[in-house]
Amino acid sequence: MKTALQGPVRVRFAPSPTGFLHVGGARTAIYNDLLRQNLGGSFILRIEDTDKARSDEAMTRQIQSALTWIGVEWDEGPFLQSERLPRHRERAEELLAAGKAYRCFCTPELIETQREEAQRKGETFRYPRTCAALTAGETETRLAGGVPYAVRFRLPEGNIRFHDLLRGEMDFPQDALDDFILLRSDGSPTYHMSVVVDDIDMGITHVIRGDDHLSNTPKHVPLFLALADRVPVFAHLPLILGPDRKRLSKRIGSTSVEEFRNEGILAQALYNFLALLGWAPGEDRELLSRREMIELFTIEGLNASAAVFDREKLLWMNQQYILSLPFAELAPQLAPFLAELGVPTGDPARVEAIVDLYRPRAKTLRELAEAVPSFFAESLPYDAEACAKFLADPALPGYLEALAARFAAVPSFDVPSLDAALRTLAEELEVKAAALIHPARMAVSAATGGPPLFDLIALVGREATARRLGDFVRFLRQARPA
RNA sequence: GUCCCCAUCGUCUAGAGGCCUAGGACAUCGCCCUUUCAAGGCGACAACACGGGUUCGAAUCCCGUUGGGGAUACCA
Repeated sequence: MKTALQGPVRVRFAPSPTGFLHVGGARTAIYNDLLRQNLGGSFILRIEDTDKARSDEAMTRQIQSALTWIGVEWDEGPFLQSERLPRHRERAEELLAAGKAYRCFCTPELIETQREEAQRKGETFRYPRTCAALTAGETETRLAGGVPYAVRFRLPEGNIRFHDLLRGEMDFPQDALDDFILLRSDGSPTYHMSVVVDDIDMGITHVIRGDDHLSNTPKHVPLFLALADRVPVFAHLPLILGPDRKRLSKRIGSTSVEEFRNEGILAQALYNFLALLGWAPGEDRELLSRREMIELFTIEGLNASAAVFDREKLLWMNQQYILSLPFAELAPQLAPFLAELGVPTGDPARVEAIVDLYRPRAKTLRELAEAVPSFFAESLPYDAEACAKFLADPALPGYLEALAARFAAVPSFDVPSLDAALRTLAEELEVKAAALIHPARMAVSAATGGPPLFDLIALVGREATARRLGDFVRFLRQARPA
């Protein structure tokens, strides 16, 4: 039953521009991308902007830039659904002419009353097909009288069956559906009409979309049949859930691609993470490039159950990418964060060295960037509370002055020399190296943790190290309670 | 309410009737490495929702229950 899919395919991603690109949508786009790249064919981007009130042109651009950023490529489009409305109407007229659709003169108010009535009785409301029974003459009279009408699809008899690549054979009882509306009374097509016409005209072979459309598919299937005599292959992806097992919502944190980007998540990491949320490439592999994922991707490998979005794992994966990406690939995505913090651009080699030092210590690009500015700062803010231990030691200022002198005397300001200088002094003073290392770290970086001290000092530089040790000694002498 | 979908560690998952004493990863907790913080290495904890079948044998197949999700618009 599960035959391997053959290419070329024509797939589409069809977001509505009512907000930023959601991670759920991004994942749908990713699976379409993976399938298209794996089998060959075309990825069509279609913006479903027919709800003019909620659609926004800026969002359309946003979505495109988010897709480009994350690494999803489309071959055709973006097509704006709003520009195709006349075509949708035209196809509806054809159905009308063929008797596969009919005019419905019932007012929305009447329908609403009937719906409420049905609800009160605990029944499922289905349009009672009042107008389906209208004679040609009755229809003409109303038309002549200018009575507004909607166009309804005449649902064919029989259960609706279709195959879903993830769920298998689907069978919906006919009475779960009713004669749904194709054209509203203002002549505008409904979503169902638009999607089906567009999918037909664009030659879509595989419809890969969110699970929330599974219940819409029984409407689309007979429409496809009425309009084109041909139905695409469907694959309905499970939804992404929040930690509360509810639909991923804003309360939990970031939900849009844009937000993750601003937090400092790498595009590669987000693509990788989202692709693995519901798909396993096999052999317990988790860190894969887009190339590798394309190679290994199969629709059969997709999971049918909903997945909870695990922020911690995303952060871990992001760190793995930060750790392993060549600097040349990291730099462009890191640059905006550095710029935001006012890091000078004059010495890229030094920035690279600093970044390399902090890679294993940052989960996001933002954290990574935040480590950089202090290397360029004139002076550092020392916190008395964090330095309580150092303040309590009356001998320390003297030691640090001695250390500064040793560092100043080092011929070459590099890690081995600095290391030797400090350890020699510690021996002479008969203290543990750690007794000098910790305060020196505080002096030079205003932090209790961080990269190995000598790497740190070498990058801070001879001049700034001397200055900071001096500053810190002064701070200790001033802040110490008398 | 009705229709539909889903169900393995806390989370993402491997698992296509015997390979399962249920594997990997994140998280958590130990230990190692270490000047600190990370990273890394090693280890521990931890799951087949429940009940019936089918079968010599079931995490895997069937039915039911429960739980979760989705759909029920002249929204998309």
